[in-house]
Amino acid sequence: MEARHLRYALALAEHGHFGRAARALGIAQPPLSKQIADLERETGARLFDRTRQGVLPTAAGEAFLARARRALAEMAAATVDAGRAARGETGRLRLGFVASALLDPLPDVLGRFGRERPDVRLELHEMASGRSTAALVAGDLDVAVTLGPPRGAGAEHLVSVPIGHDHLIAVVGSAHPYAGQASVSVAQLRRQPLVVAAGEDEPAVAAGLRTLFGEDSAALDGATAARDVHTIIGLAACGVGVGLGPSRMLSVPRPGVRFCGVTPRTALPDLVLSFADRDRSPALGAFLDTVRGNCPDVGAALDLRLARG
Amino acid sequence: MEARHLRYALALAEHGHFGRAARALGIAQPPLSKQIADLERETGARLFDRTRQGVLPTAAGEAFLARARRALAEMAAATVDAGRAARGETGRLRLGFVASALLDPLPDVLGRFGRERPDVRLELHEMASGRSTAALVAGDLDVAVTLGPPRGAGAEHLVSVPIGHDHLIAVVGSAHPYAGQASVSVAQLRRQPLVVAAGEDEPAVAAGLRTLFGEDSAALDGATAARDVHTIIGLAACGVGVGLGPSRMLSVPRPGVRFCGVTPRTALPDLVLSFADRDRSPALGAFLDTVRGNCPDVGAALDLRLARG
DNA sequence: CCCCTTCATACCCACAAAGTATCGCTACCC
DNA sequence: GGGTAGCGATACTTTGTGGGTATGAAGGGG
Repeated sequence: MEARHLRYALALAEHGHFGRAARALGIAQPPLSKQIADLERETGARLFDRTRQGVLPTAAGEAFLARARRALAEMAAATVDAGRAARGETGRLRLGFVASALLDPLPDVLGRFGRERPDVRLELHEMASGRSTAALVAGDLDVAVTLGPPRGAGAEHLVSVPIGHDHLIAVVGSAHPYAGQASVSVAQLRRQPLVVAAGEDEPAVAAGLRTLFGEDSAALDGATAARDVHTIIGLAACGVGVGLGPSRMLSVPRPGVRFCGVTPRTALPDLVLSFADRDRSPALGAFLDTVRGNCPDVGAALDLRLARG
Repeated sequence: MEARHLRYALALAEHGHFGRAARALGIAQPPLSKQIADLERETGARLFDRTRQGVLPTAAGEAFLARARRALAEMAAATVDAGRAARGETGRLRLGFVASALLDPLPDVLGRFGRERPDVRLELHEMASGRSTAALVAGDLDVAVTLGPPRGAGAEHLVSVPIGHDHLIAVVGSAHPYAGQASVSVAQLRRQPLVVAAGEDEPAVAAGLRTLFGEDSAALDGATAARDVHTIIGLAACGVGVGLGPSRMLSVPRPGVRFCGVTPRTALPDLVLSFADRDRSPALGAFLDTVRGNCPDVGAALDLRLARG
């Protein structure tokens, strides 16, 4: 049985007349008669009663037509759905990101994307940079925001573009002696208990800290390790110590803490957006479009990377 | 787009390989490639990624395949449903009947039919014989049980067969003087208030009563008119009068009343089953089969009538 | 009673689906 | 690194069938 048979049967039922149904279908009457006859032979049931007053579906015909309508509706929807999926209007986007990205670029981008593509299901997974990279390579994520460019096995097949610069700043409780200082020096930091990001989770940040303190990491050995920036800020607010973290902490207005610069100024790894260029899903394409629209400079860098690859 | 395209796309997705999918479909590989290419051109979206590791559906392909599966399932169900409807296993049967038929032949037949054809929706309409006949002719009923053969416009196109004989009996309250008599005479009836079926609703019964009482219908003029047998029995039980009705009243064991014969014995019109022979629905055919199985003599008469027509 | 309407049948043609042969590409493997 | 095997795409041929035209059969209406 072919879709043609369904279309013909529906037209015949609608017009109640072989001749008129055939004209509506753009074919002659005899082919329509033959197709309907073939259909009735295949189903093994008479589907239409040919009376003088017109052609009426039998009970079997009514049952058949109800299914036929649904079948054709599904077929039409198949094309529509495929188109929407291909344009990235539906589908899902699995995004892995480091917690600090949630402070600055992600709220804008995700808000915009949610408005532009309301039917794309966003799956957000906060995770350390290394896990994001591995998940991208394994195909468990579509796109990731990491600290520093992706490293490790398979990372060479990923496309990545920086989406934010960063440097180290300090955060202290309002009552802390350093509160109110524009910046604190390394010497000052050495005299205080520190709160920093856990080294094994974010080696790139750990590297920045080592750059700041030099090879003498005694100050870092005694530091309290926190899993993410929110914890660092929270611990600093409690007076546990001087928190050290990325400058994008500044975008979290939080009572009870003060931020100060750190001298010398110490660059941290860029926030980097990356994805697997092979089997790029339409939803990912739409997401990249949104990123382009949100920050034109990132878009330009992206185009450059894609053109090179 | 034809069903073939859906079948091919599903086979390709299942096997992940043009050659193997084509073999499973019983065609060569190039035609499959062409049909898939045609489908992708028609939907305007790439549906499959051809990689070395195999052929995998894209996001658009997944969306398409989900719809395709449902469409093909509907098409398969269309054939199945049509067959079931044609065999009278599904559908509906609209039955009109006089109330007295509910006493004797209908409970058996309907019970059996409900067990044999659980998926046929029974629509039962208690109505007077004349209305049943008109509804049959108008196509608003599939089958009817009436008192006497159908009369009136269009009745000649109906097929009918008697399914039960009947004669007049009397019903009185347990305390009534006649209670306990095996039968009552016309003379006895003339001395009592009577309860009879309303004449205009069932003219055939009224004719039987006139036969019993002769042309002197004075006794009937004063009688209480009831719409159905249940009302006659109920009124007799209350002592309103002597009820006169069909002998099938005997099959309703009811406390508080006694039944007696009437002399002379007066035949009532037969219970008659009738239906329109033209556009006989499969459900009606199944119903007639049930009737045949339930009462072989009625079945034989039915076959005779249908063979003649 | 003839004619008109309507669907079915007979026959033909043309197109497209399927078959055959071959090419291009990639990955793999000696 | 070149030969080779596997896979999908392309080119061309064949064939089945969907559709067109002509006509027949049957029933109803003027």
